[in-house]
Amino acid sequence: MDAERLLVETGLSGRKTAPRLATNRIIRGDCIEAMNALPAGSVDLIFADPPYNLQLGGDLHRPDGSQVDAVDDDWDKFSSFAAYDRFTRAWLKAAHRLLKPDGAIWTIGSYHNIFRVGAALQDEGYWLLNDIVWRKANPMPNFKGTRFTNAHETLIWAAKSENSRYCFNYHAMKAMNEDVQMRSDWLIPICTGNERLKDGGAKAHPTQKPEALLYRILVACTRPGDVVLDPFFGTGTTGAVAKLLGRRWIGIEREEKYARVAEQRIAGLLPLEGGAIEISEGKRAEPRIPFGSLVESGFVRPGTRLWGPGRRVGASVRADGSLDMAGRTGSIHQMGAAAQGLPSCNGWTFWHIEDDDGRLVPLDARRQAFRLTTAAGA
Amino acid sequence: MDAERLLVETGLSGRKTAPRLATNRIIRGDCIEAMNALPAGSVDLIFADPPYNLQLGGDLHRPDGSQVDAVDDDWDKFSSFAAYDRFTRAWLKAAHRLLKPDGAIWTIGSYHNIFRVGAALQDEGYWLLNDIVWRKANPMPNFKGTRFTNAHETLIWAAKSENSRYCFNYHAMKAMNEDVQMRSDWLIPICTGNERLKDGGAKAHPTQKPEALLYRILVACTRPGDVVLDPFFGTGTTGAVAKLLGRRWIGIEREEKYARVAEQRIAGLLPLEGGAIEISEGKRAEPRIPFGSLVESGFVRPGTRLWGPGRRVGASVRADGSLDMAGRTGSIHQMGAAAQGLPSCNGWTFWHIEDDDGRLVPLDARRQAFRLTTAAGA
DNA sequence: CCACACTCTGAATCTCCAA
DNA sequence: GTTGGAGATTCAGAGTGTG
Repeated sequence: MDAERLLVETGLSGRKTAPRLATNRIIRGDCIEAMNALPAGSVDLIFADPPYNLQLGGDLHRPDGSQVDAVDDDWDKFSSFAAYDRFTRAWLKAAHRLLKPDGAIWTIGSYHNIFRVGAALQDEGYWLLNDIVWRKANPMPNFKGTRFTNAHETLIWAAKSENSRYCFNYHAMKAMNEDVQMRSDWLIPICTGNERLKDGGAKAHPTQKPEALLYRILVACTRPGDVVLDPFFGTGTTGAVAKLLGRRWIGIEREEKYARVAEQRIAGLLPLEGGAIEISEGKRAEPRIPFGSLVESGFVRPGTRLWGPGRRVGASVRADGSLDMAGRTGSIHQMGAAAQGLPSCNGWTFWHIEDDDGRLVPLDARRQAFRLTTAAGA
Repeated sequence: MDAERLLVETGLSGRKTAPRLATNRIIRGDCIEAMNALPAGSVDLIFADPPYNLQLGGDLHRPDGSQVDAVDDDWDKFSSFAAYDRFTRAWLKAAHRLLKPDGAIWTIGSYHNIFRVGAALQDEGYWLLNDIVWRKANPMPNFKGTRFTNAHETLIWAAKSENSRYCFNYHAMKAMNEDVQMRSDWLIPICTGNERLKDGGAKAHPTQKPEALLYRILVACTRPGDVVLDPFFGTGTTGAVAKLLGRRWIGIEREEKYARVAEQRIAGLLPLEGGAIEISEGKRAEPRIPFGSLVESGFVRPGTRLWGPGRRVGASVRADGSLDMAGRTGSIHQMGAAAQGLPSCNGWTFWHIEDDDGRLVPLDARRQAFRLTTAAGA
């Protein structure tokens, strides 16, 4: 096994730093303490489903880990929101430290908490990429008829920083959506039926998320072998889908009963086999090939005539791979742009070449043929 | 007409105080100063479309080389999140003072600003009721393939306080949505075509909102005669729809060029007549493409006369998409059934509408046209 | 007059690598 | 850090023109 292969299989490919990290496990305990105990810059993607602060009670924790008591009439709104903000900023800061430079985070929430989470993300230095609307195909109605049916939840996708070269599998998303760009509104049913985990007859967790939601997120924003962390693991939907898709995962969960259910759930799963997790790649994933390589390899001979659409413009290939268009010279891209009066141009698709039957074929076809022959040799 | 009915139609129902207030006018100037000069507790509903603080980078070109006309106006530039927050909290505070005790506010924004606006609303004492997703039927694509198509904007609906008995015309919303509860995700086309105001050939305002959006909001959350204030009036969509629906309005606008366009626009409008703006008291029917969508989008105007086969029965379209047939009201299906003495009826095929030449065309043809423009409606 | 082709545009945080 | 060149990238709707 060569070094390149080893790097890929250990998930170190394409990442600047990758400290040793035990993955595919659940860490019991407070998520802020647990994250601070993990090595900085070690995680590719974080998915977080934090408490929604529905009535400012329940499972809300202060930054020091102590539990906030249930709704208390003595608390005014400001101090309650302030407590939620402190908690939010603390876990977002710990998450930020954990991410690799090109890492990213997804969070989910409702109108009760998502505005505070979104503002905190911006304040902590994350760079927002999209807000995504999960449109519930089967939401719970508003029984009293006092408001609109609350039929969606909001997700926020953010990179670690403005300069992060985050992972986005654009072509995979497009393929999943009938070959049109995936939009920011996703129609997905809520988690019901067999997918809904039971614990002694009752539902195991009150807010279990559908696997379809995590599936789309992980296909869109991770590569095989990436490390995915979920600091509010619950019953482990993130881990289940990560395992299915051949991603490594770490879950943090404070409640033993949830952790136990999650462990059983994930242990019983089998990952998709081999090629099943492959996704559509675009041209960006292909190795770059200078036009000059085709010339020096004889795929395109110097002096060959190239034509724009409808033969309205023509140019001649020179020995160094540049073009001569009526006396002006430059790259295939520069001359394509000049021919159209545009600021830029993809010369591979603009220029055409005559095949043996005199038909015009895009230059890009020659590049593809060149790739196939060189790949076979390598 | 009984007292209750009179109160509803004059907009005095359920309102504690109603100071004298000059309405149906545009105030030129800074919205915070202008709001502070108006009497406290005098406004029923505020609709606010504040600057989004987009933070755009360089030029953006479409794949065909054309340049996107960016929102680069000075009014959208802020030096920092902190500066934007100060601005936001200042106008929200002034708006809060203006509202009647049972008043409410709607704001709109994108992921660039909406989280800060939402958090500020909570901090200023407003009580969030819903977040609403405006799903754009025809959004601008992501030309570089770097993110999900940004296909929606977010609105927040909030009452002045937790104790406000805010106005929500539940049955009108249900009637507008084929007698199922209106959800929190709304599919509405962006503002284009004849509706898009021009000023010397160019678009008059870079971010003009569709009337269908304001139509739904005002039908849902106001009564005839209510005072609606828009502190970022722009080209006056709020005022135009308010006038159409028989609501009083106040617009505040800093830029003279926008105010002038808005003034002309609203002056040229006629309000809907009498019964057309009455909203449904509620009843029953069945789902699919909501007839109300055709009404709010302008495919069928309120007040339009519908005819049964051979013109043996007639009915008038009301503002919420229900019909008035000789005093009896209900959905297109209910009224079709009633007209024939049958238990049920497909209103789409029973009712006909006059085309420009006076010929009767089935309502279903309009639905088909609507489907084509909104891409399936679902 | 109809069918079809072509053009224009919209609140957008819109590339990546080597030198 | 910056700069410059290679080269990848779009959907729906409305308006206009042509045969």
